[in-house]
Amino acid sequence: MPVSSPANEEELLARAAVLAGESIAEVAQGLGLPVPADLSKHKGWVGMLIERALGASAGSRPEPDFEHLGVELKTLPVDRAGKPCESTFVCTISLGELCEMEWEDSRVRRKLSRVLWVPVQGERERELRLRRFGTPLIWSPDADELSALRFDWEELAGLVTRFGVDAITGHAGRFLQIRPKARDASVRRHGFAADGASIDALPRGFYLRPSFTFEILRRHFAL
DNA sequence: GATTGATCATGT
DNA sequence: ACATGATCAATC
Repeated sequence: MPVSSPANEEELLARAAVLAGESIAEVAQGLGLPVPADLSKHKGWVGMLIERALGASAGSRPEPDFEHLGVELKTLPVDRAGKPCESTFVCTISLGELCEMEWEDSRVRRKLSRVLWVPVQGERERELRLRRFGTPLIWSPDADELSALRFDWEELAGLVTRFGVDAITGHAGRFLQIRPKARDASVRRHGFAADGASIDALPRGFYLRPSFTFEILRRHFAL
C-alpha cells in the first residue's frame, strides 16, 4: 500500500521525524520490503526506502521528490560522530549548460533551494538492517552557504568552459565538486563544448563535499 | 583516514 | 538514453 503524499512541508517533516530512531529493518518491514544484505549492489536503496516511507511522488522523473512542495529529499549517511561519510550527489551536468548559464538559473541552485536531509547511520561495519535514521532537517542555504556554493559553481563552470569537462578532476571546488556519474568509465555522452564543437565525454555530476553537509548538521544541531 | 574516480540498480 | 537513488574501492 503506497504512502500518501504529504500535504505540506510541516507534515513531511513530521513524518520524517517519526522515523528518527527507527532502524532500516523496521521501516522496511512497515512497507513490506526485504532488506538487502548490504548496499554494494543496491547503492541507492536507502534513498528509495525513505522516498516510499515518506510518500515521495517524482520517482525517477527530473522533478523534486515532493513536486508540490518543491522539496528535495536526501539521505545523509553519517558516522558515529555524526559526520557525513560520503559526498552528496546534486545533479548531472549538461555539457552546454555551464557555458552560457548563470548561477541563479543553475540546476545546482534549484536542487538545493529546499532540501529535507535525513541522516542515517552509514558506517560500513554496521549491519544494514540495524542502521538507524536520525532526526531530519529541512534546510535552505543561508547567505553564507549560498555565496560559497555560488563561488564554487562559477569557478567550476569557468574551468569547464575554458578547458573542457574532461580537464576537470574532483580536486576543484571547496564545497562543490565535479565527479563522474555513469555506469562505468567507458560511458560517453554526446554534447557540445564551449566553442560549439561536438564532443563525447564521460557523464559527470555535481557533488557536495562532506565538509559542507557536516556544516549544515553542525549549525542546525549545534554539534 | 580522506578523497577521487568508478560503479550498481531501477524507472521514464 | 538519461534521469533518479547513491556507495564502493583504489589511490593519495
